[in-house]
Amino acid sequence: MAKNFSTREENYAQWYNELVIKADLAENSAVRGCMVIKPYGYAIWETMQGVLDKMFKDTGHVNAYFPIFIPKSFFSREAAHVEGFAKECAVVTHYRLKNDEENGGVVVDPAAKLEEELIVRPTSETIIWDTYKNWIQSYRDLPLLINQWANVVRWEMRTRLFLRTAEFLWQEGHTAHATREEALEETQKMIDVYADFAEKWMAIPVIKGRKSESERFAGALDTYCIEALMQDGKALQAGTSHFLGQNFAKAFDVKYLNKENKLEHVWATSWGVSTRLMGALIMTHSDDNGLVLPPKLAPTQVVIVPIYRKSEQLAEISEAANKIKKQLEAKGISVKFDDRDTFKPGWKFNEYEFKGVPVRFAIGPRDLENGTIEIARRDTLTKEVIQLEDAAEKAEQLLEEIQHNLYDRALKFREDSTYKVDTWDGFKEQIEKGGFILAHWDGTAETEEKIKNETKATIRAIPFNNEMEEGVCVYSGKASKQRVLFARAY
RNA sequence: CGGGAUGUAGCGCAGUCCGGUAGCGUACUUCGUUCGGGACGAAGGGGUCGCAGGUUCAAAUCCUGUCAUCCCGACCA
Repeated sequence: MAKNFSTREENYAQWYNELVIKADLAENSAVRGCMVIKPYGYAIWETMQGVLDKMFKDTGHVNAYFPIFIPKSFFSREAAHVEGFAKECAVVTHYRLKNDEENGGVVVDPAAKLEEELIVRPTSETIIWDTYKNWIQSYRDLPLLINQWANVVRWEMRTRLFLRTAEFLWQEGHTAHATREEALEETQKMIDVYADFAEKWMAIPVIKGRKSESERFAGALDTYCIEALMQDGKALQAGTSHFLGQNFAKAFDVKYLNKENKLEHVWATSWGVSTRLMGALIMTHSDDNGLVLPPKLAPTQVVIVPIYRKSEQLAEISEAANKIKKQLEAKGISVKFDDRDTFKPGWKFNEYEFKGVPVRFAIGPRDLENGTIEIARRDTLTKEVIQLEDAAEKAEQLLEEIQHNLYDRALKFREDSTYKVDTWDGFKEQIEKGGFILAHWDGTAETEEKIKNETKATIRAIPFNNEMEEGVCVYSGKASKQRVLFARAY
C-alpha cells in the first residue's frame, strides 16, 4: 500500500500532526495558535463529554456556567494563582471599534477603553469563588458540587493540535466543603473518576499520584494527577484534581456558619480534563496506518463495505448488509454501510483504517455465493472470513475484545518502558531513550530543578501506590524513602 | 523575545546560484475500461510566483524594504 504520510519512526511529531489532519479530527485555524475541531473529531469529544458528564452526576455534581471574562483585579487576590497564569493571559482592553477615516477599515476606538481590563479566563477559580461568596452562608449550603463545561484561553508560545492550543475545551469542577477531610476526599474521588474514565473508556493505562510542589497547580495545596505514557516515550498529564485548601475561600472571603454558630472559611477543590485527552487517545493507540479508536469512543464502530461490479450485485449485497446493520443496531452498535459508488473498495478500506473504525466487514458476490462475510479488526489489522449468520454476534464480541486488547497493549508498552534507575549516568542515558523512570529523589525543589535543567525530565508524579523503600537520591545522593516517576513530558 | 529556515495552483514541491513563454506530483472535471487493499488511459480546467519599491528591453529569479508562517530555545494542561 502506498503510504502517503509520515511514519512514527521517522518523525513522531510530524506523524501525529498529519494523522490529526488526515483522519479529519482537527486542523489549524486562521487564528494563530487556535484549532478547528472537525465533525469527526468533535463526535469523539462529544462521546467523551457525555460519559464524563454522567460520571460527574453519578458522584453528586451538577453543571453551571460562569462568565468567560474575569476582571483583572480578581486574579491578584490569590498570589500564587496570579503568578502562575499572568504570563499567558489574553486581555480585553476595549469594547468598541470605529471606522478608520484615514486608511479605511476599522480601528479600536480609543474612547472605548475599559476602566478595568478583562481577562479571558485561563481557568475559572477566581470568577467562581467570587460568585460562591454570595451562595454560601451556612453549613446547610455545603457541599457545593459544581462542574462547568467551557472553553479557556492560555496564550501559549508554541502550539500543537489538541495537546496545546491557545484556546481549548474542557470541564472544570469547583467544589466547596465544610471540612478539610471532605475536600480531600473529593480531590481523591475525582482523580479516581478520571483514572476510571481513561482506563475503561479510552483504554489508556494511567498512573495516579500527586505532583511535587513545583509542578503543583497555581494556588493549590496539593495536586493529584493521572499520567500516561505516549508511544514516543514522553509522558502526558491527562487530568488533574486539586486540593485548594482555604486559599480561595480566604482570597474571596467565602465563610459559612457552622453548627456551633461560628464563622469558618470553606475548603475547596477544583479538577479538570480537556480536549488534550484527544491527543492522549491518538498518541496511545494509533499506528502507521492511521488512527486506532477504542470501540467505546468510536463514532462509527462497524463499517460495511460492499464489493461489486454491477448495480444488480449491489442490490443483493445491500440486502445482506442492511440485515446485518439492523442486527448490530439492535445491539446498540453504531454501523455505517458505505455504498457510495464514487469510491472503490480499496480506497474505502484505507479511509476507514485511517479514521480508526474498529471493525470492518467486506461483502461481495463471492460471499453471497458461499454465505460468508469478511471481518477485519483495526487494532491488529487481521481479517478472517466467517459465516454470514454469525456476523453480528462476531462483531459484538470483537468490539469487546478490541477494547480490552488496546488497553492491554498500552499497559504492556508502559510496563516495558518503565525503568528503575539508581545512578545519575543511568538516568541521563535512559531519559534520552524515553519512557518512565522510577528513581529516588531527595524531596527538594532544588534537586528537581537541577534535574530538569540538565535532562528536561520532570517529576510526573509521586505515585499513590508507591512502595516505601530506603534509597539515595539519584542526583544528590541524599537519603530517600521512595521512588518517584520521572519523564520528559508534553 | 533570542537562533535558523521558508513563502510558486486546493495540498505537497521543483525552478532562483547563471534573468528570456509558469512547471511537476496529487487533488479536481469529462469519457472509456476497471472494481476482493488507495485502478488505468485519453482529454481538460485552475497560479496577481507573500506584499511594496528598485535595476533591466525583459524579474518567480538580481537589489532594498516589509509582512506572514514554520522549526529550535524560554513558557506550558
